[in-house]
Parts: sequence; C-alpha cells; structure tokens
Amino acid sequence: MTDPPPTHDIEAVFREKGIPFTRQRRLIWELFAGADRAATITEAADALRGEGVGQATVYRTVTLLSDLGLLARVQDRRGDICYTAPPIGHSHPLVCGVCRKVVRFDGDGDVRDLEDRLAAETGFAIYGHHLEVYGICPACRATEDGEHGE
Amino acid sequence: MTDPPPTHDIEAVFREKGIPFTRQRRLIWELFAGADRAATITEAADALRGEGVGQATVYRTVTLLSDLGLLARVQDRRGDICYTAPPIGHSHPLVCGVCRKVVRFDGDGDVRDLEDRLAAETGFAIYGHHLEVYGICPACRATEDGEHGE
DNA sequence: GACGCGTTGAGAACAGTTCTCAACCGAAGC
DNA sequence: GCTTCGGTTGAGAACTGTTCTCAACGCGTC
Repeated sequence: MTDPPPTHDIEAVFREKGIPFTRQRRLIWELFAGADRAATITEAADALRGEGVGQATVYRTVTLLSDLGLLARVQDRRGDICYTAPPIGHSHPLVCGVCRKVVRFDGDGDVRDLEDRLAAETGFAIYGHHLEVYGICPACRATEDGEHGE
Repeated sequence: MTDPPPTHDIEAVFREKGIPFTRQRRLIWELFAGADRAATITEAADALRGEGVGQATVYRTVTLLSDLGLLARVQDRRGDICYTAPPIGHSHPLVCGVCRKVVRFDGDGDVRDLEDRLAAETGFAIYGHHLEVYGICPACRATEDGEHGE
C-alpha cells in the first residue's frame, strides 16, 4: 500500500500530475477537507456561490478529486449522496446517518484477510473494496433520545 | 441475525407484509434473481418492455424490493448503478467490474468485530454497514489478458 | 356482475449532472 | 511589459435518470 500523502500536501499531488491547483479547486478542497462531516455537491455549490465558484466547476472538481482518490462518496440515512475527505491512504468512513459527521478508521487489516480468502476461493483478481459503516453519533443519539423519546 | 428466507419464498415475504405480488413484480424479481450478474434499471426495463412492463413500474418495484432488503445496489467499474439479488440474510457481493457477475459471500464475522471495536472507540450506535468487494472474474481476466495483453 | 382499492403504463415534470462556448487566467516566450 | 497559447471557468442549455400524475386496469370481495 502506498503512503498516504498528508492532507495539506494536496498541492503537491496536483503539481506532480501537472494539474493546475486553481483558486476554485482550492476553495472546493478546503470546504470538504475542513469539514468534519460529509457534504453534498449542492451544499458545496451553495456555500461557494458567494466566492464566485460556479456549479459546473464544483461538479468538475469533485469528479476530479474523486478520480484522484482524494474524496470518497458516502450517503446519509436519507440516501443523499455526500462526499467526504480525505480517504487518503485507504481509511474507511464511519458516517453518522443523521448529521453526516464522519470518523475515519483503518479497517484495512480486517478486510485484507477477507480479500485474500475471497481471491483464493473464487479466482477473482480483486482490485478494491468499498466499506462504509453507518451509525448515529453520540451527539445525535442524545438529541434523538431526548426529543423524540424513540 | 434473522434467518435468510429462501429466494423462492419471496411470495411469502410479500404475502406476510400484505403486499400484492403481481405479474409485473414477479417478472422483475425473476429477472434479477435469475441472473448471476447485476443489472441496471434501464436494462431491466428494456428487457421487460416486451412483456408489457412499464419503466415506472420497474423503478417502483426495484425501490420496493430494495426497501424489503431483497435487492442490493452495487456499481460496476464504470460507476453504473446496478442491482443484484438476493443479498438476503446479510451476505455481501463480490462484483466483477467488467461483466458484473456477482458472487455472494458472508463476511459478517469479519465486519462484526470491526463494528464492535468502532462502537466502543467512537460511541456511535452502529446500525449498519456497506461492504462490497470488486474484482475481475476469471473469465474476464482471461479475455482481458488475451485480447488487450494489458 | 358491481364495487373498491391498490397497481399499472404513458407521458409530463422534476432534479441532478454533463455539455457547450465564450471569457478569463496564468505561464511561457519574446 | 506585451503577446500567445492552453487549460479553466461560469452561465445556461441540454441531457439523463428518476419521480409524479392520472386515468385505465386487475383482482379480490361482496
């Protein structure tokens, strides 16, 4: 497994690939990297409209960052597609289904064994996996218990 | 864990919930359950158009089956959203990214430990997870190696 | 056979995403 | 400093996938 580049070195990642790291791309990256919870593209576009970042650019940049492996797609309990950064270096997201807070964890050891076993059993050449864990974070649990008594 | 109802007993699942198992629903179910690989909604709609099944019905039924936990959503290497049956009883899909062939496996033991650890470490109330493994099946590997020499 | 209720199909409506194109920006060369 | 060139951007159109609407239909019940 490759070494996870540190988040703040994203500029280096771009430079290395010869991709310009423009003002808009920086703003979009900072929005996702600076938040501790996943955001939808619409939310990002709304938040950055004031900064003069167009919707198309948000779409283009999110796609670009995803392709570079710098953003991961997750979904909340309602099924809304959100993005969260950074999944760099192969961590997995534990997502709060209510507030979309994301805690990252490294479940790689656990999954690697499984992959090896599957490869041996099925003959598949395994190239990846997708693991997300969903839960309700302590803060949202407190709120839900208190307010709805559910 | 609940006992996985056998695939052929899907009618019983519907009956139990008081949901009519109509001709259209049967056709749609059989299309997904009968295939050994995942299909997109568009493919299903195209395949069943001749049987007089409308597109809206395919969407409605796939949503219904997903809600009942009888279909799982996966994606191929191109990112196309596909559905596969049956994930009943908590198996996970190993999907061929090329031909979308699906092999199911029970990785639950592996993930359960991880979940317990995460719950203890983070305080999240974990309600679910999403695990898919992606690979290239032996048949597609043979084709790709032979034809593209990649 | 008539009634009632949920399901269905066709097409309209909608939302999210991608495409188009002229304007813009920054780096390189003069 | 000015010009050129290639990639990026923003606005809006176009497209795609999905959901909604509504009249017709099918099936169980009376």
